[in-house]
Amino acid sequence: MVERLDLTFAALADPTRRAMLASLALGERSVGELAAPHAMSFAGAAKHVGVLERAGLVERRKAGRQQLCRLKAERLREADEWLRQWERFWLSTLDRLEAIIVEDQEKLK
Amino acid sequence: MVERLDLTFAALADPTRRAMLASLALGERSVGELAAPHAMSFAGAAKHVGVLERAGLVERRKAGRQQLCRLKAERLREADEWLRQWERFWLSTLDRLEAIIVEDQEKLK
DNA sequence: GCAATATAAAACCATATGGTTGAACGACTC
DNA sequence: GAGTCGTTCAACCATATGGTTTTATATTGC
Repeated sequence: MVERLDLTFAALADPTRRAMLASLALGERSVGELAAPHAMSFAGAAKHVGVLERAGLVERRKAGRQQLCRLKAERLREADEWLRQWERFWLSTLDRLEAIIVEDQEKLK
Repeated sequence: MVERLDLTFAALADPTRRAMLASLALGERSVGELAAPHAMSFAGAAKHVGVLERAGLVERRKAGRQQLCRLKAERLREADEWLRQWERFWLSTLDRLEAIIVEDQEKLK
């Protein structure tokens, strides 16, 4: 699971790959469709698809001469679960912030 | 914000750094305290602290000859918000799984 | 069978990353 | 003032990453 988180977070640390995931959120996409919007060679974009696949975020199936990809959310859920460990920290920070704002408003009265 | 997510996810893609964050969840830690548990040189571990700081996940303050670090959760919250976009995907996957399980149980009756 | 399409695969390049060691520096202790 | 502690910084190394171009391989349509 540790290595899985490594791969997941590393895969998410690139805007091209996050955009590909956003596209896959709308439905299945071929490798070509995933690559098209990005200002780089097809081979370069296809490498990003490979990274997403090795991280377990995407599944491929052959469809004629195309390769259709679809989102696999399980690893995203794992990453989200890990991140939510810290929820209480940002909540408490917001609470403190709110306290300060309320205090300031009191002073204005 | 795009580059911020890059930095955040990249910082999280390493088990040493995630362990350091877990340690910081318990309270302030000096760089030395953060480094100690890890089987690497002090300088190597200090580099990881630097990565966390540049990603905005950690704040430092000087305290005598020590450098005390504390968790800054805001960027973690941003990353979590981004991940939650996909919540419906893993929820629907779990729903389907549950449907299958219920179906199997029906068959056993 | 031939040409075009969709993709994979290989070789290559520049830069980033994760690690090391060793030197330097400011802050305490004596 | 000397030594030690906590830390930074610089130089270095190996490997990974993000990109390129070129070549190869199925698959489809004519």
